[in-house]
Amino acid sequence: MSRKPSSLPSTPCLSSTKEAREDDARNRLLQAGLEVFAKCGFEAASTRMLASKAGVNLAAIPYYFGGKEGLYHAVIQAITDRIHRHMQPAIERAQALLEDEHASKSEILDLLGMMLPGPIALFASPEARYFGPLIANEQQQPTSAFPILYEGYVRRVHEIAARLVGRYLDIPEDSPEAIIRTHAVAGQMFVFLGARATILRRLGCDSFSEENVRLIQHIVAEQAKAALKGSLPMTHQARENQP
Amino acid sequence: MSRKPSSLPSTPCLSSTKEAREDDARNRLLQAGLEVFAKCGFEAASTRMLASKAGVNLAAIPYYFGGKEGLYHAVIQAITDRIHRHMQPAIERAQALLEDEHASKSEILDLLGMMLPGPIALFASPEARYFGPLIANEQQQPTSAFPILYEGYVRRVHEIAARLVGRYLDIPEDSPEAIIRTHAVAGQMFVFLGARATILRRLGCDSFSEENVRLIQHIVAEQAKAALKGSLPMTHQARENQP
DNA sequence: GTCTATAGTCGGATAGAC
DNA sequence: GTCTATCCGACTATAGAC
Repeated sequence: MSRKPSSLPSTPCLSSTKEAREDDARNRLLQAGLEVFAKCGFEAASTRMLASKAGVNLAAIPYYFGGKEGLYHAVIQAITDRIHRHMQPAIERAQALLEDEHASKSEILDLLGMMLPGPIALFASPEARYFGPLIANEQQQPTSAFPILYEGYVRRVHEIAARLVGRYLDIPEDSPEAIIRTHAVAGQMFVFLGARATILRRLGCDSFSEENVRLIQHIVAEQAKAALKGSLPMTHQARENQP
Repeated sequence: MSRKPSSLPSTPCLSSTKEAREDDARNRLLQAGLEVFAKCGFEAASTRMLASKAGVNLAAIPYYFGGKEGLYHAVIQAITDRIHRHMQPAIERAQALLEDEHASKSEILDLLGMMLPGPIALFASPEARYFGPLIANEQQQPTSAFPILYEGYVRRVHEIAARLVGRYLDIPEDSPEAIIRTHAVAGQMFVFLGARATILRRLGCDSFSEENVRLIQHIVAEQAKAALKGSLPMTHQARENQP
């Protein structure tokens, strides 16, 4: 009763790229780390838990990752890569639009609205069910792994979003106002990740149904656009389709 | 070098009510628990840290609270009481308005807008600088202490807010749509608590200045109202001042 | 009520066989 | 590369003096 991988049922391999396909100890530890660190947090996760969940020997953790912390960093790096890959198309679309001097306000607003359902779908997907706790923990008690997340995708995404907001509202993209407005808008999405326990209890369920996810995507996109549109100076709201 | 309370400088006593005024071991442990659990999380906080930060003996934790977990529960109970007290006036105002059959939509919207700056001020206050991590951790990895928070104020506040949103949008207050819309709106506030590390890095500072807090309060209230107003069916938006 | 001293457990990392 | 066995430090809780 020592060799079985016990319980690694559904979740697909995190790094599904070409080369890293083997079901070896290293990958099994990465997957187990994702689950265990998400469920317990870094401190409460013990190397014994990690090894037994992965179905590998305890000594494999220092061997492959230099220790528990090294495994944690590798897990954070893996989810950062995954999210970055998921966001890249939207980032490129936004960059293209921002280079267009003649983009209309309504085009900018629509693009901002379209940037929200993607992350919601990702974070609600089974593949990503462990991302939330890991990200939220790094927000509250940033560790040495926080820069991996921040430089990996957070900074890029927020800067692009703030540029769009700045363009839409005719304010400098790096002003506190643009940054705060962008954050507030993003908060309409983020709260479903960050206040997960409360919303699920309010909805009376244990996890988000597909129907709930669609509803959240629709409502967040709608309200996000409305929030910014309503923040336009009055004179702009009438002629919103001007560049 | 064993008796000094070492570092309990500024933060005022958590339970400033009449009777509990003594600077005794029990209160010092509560305050230290607030700080240490917030900074490290439950698991990483050791009884040695807690006792030395409080300037009391290690054995005082089992003595007064039955153990580390009991101290944690007491800390969560204390912040729940604090937040509940802070929210009570707004809750009562909302209840009064909801009992008024003739309240206009714009009155309801204004009240919703007014419910947001309060919590923002509280969570940004020095007194409450440790609330965020504790609350966020319970959202991500709810422990046996989560019901203390949820039943203590979260449920009440969210139900009231959802009733206001439902009234404003003419949808049932307990429908998924009302619950999700309410959550998304609240997210514009919550994100400043839950994604603290990111927003501070974007703003280029270590903590929120008073000016930032005022800006956040203004923007969140404005965007929250706009988000809901923009979600009204078109036909309503013209005659918004009708009941 | 507060202390010291210690019991008993579990943590992460390592040594060294295979 | 993978295993077993073990070290050693840190943890929480308790016993019992004062």
